[in-house]
Amino acid sequence: MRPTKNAPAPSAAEHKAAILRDNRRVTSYDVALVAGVSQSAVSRCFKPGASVSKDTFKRVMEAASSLEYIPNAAARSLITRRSNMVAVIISNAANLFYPEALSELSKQLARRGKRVLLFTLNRESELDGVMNDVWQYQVDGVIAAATLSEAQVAEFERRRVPLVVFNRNLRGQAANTVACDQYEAGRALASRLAAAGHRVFGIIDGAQDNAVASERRRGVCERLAELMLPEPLIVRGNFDYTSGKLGLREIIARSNGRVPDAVICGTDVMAIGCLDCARHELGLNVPEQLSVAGFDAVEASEWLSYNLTTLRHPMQQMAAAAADLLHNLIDNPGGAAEKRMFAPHFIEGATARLAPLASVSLAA
Amino acid sequence: MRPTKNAPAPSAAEHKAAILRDNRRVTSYDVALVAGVSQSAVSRCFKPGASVSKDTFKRVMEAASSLEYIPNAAARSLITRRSNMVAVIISNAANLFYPEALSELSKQLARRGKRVLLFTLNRESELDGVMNDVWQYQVDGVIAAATLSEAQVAEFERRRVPLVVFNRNLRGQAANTVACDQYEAGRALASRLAAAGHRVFGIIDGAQDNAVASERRRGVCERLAELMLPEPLIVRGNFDYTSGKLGLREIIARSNGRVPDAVICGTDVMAIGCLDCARHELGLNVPEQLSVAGFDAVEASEWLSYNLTTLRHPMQQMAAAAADLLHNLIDNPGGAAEKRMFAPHFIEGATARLAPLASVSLAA
DNA sequence: TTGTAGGCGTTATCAG
DNA sequence: CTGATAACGCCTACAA
Repeated sequence: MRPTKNAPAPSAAEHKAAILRDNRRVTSYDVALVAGVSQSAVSRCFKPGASVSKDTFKRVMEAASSLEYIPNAAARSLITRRSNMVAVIISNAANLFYPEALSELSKQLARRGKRVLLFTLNRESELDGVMNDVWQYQVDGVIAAATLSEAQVAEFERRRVPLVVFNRNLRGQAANTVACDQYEAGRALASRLAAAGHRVFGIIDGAQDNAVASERRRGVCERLAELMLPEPLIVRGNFDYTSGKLGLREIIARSNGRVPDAVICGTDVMAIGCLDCARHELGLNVPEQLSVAGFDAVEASEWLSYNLTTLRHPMQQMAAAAADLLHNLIDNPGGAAEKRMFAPHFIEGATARLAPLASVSLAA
Repeated sequence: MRPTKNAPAPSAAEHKAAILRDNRRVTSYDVALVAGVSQSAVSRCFKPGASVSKDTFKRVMEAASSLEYIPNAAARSLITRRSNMVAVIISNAANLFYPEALSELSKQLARRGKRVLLFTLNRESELDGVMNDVWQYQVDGVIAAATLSEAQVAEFERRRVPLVVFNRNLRGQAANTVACDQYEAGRALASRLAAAGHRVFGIIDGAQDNAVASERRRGVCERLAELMLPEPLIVRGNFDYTSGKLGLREIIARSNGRVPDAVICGTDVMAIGCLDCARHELGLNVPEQLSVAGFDAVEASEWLSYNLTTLRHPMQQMAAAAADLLHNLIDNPGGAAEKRMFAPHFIEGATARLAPLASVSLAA
């Protein structure tokens, strides 16, 4: 089906009819035929900054638009080794809690000419299976909001696929990273609450295998230990509202009915559940009788009904940083791993008592 | 770089080293060379249901795994005309409000062997530009959560790219559709509230060009008109919490300080903003002094602090239906357009008075 | 069952 | 600036 040298250039319309009849796709050869130039000339016209004469360019573009020709990215990527696709690996849970992460990543990457190929995980343990899929698609790079093993990171290196680990700090691993220091966030929150005189703490932890929540818990616990405060009672949650509600009930039940001074929840959504349970089910005054705090500063945490004490996780900045970092890695592979860490920002809110009790300050 | 016929089969290890040195990718030729078979034999081993002998299969798989060979999807798609990618076009706003849509679409499509290539819109008017990108990637189909013009739908047909319009009912257009009847939802809500004796309505509408919100508004308004109730006061919102708060203030201000009987908000998030404003800023009792209702039944609408009167939008079922419909269209193109419409489900909640006032019922 | 050979649609190289 | 020609990595008749 290559254009015959000696045949006259057909009109765009009749050539298009022929293509339709043969059930073919419109290719650069078709455009070349109609425009009366070589196929390579067509190719050059679609490459920014290539050297083509004004006249050729015009004829090619006319032919292309009348045939509705669009270059085939699969064919292009075969030879350029650039697919202009970036894989984003994220758990469904994370996407539900931080939809702005994916939105922002997509927006930032699109700005850099890359599209997001989405790989969602039901559990992080599915990561291995998903990685095998990722390789097939010849993505230019990967942003993974998941906890990778050393072996997994090593495979990225072997395959020379640029990787940015997002929202996870892989301890001791030399992987490019954009994250927020969750451990410090935990410590900061514990410090503030302890300074206000809270002594008996409960923690509603995240799901079992989640690294973000466990870093936060670790930060809280280590800081409390440093301050010689009693060990907090930890119950497991699974990030959702209901587990926040149930978590508070469990903490109280396991404390023989005593309400702790403060409950720290692994995420805002659980904190909101905890708060609603305290106020609406148990009739507790927050923060007078119980302080409740979370992490993330999701939108709902600012709503008037909650006004939650929490730590902001600068998701949008992080997404922008990840897109930027990955983009650099793609253009400029190799080099030492870069870690861009963001500091969490404390939001006072109104669900935790942050000043020492009057009786305590009188002692000064 | 094709394997030389007469050369002895190299060991996997040394061949791999050679590949690494040349900075090439591992191809099926490499596997063939190590396994001592032809390239086509390798190809067949990776095609389910092809005819290969047990022995060949084993040798190929061994060679493949020791070389860490993975087929190149771009090359495959070039010849099979299947990329196993599906484009999902969704506005950032929609993704932020209904993250479960994208999560569920991704999950359902993955189950069918397709991956989501994500195209996010900042405004629906960007659709045209994005479509041009979509064509390049040779996706097998498109799920578009956007309002398409007739010309745009026509282009899908011309290019023979299967299209499912998601969460939009394109009136009078023969496009495959999965949606929830927003107009009916509006009517249903208006009916319930009117039956309970509400007479003075305010509406906080969605953003200007949004079809979902305007269908809802149309449903409400037409039903109120049928019931001979006064025309509602409509103010514009932009879907977020703040615009719900401001919307209520604007309604009251434009009513010379009078609070309406009920405010219907285009989405739950705005309804929550409206509710918080009513309770916490204006000190109104809801639903005694004011009824507030929304649409969607997002997660937060169920939280104890809100317990919103709303209409459930079965997002997950819709996503599953869209994935299913698109998958069928890909395997089986052509045919009449199919519309799968879902009925909204009324959620009573506690923010709207749904029974007639006692004094009114006495009149009977 | 296996190998040969041609093609998918593009970009890159290199003479003219 | 332009046009041949050779890749890119794989699939698929077709012949053996």
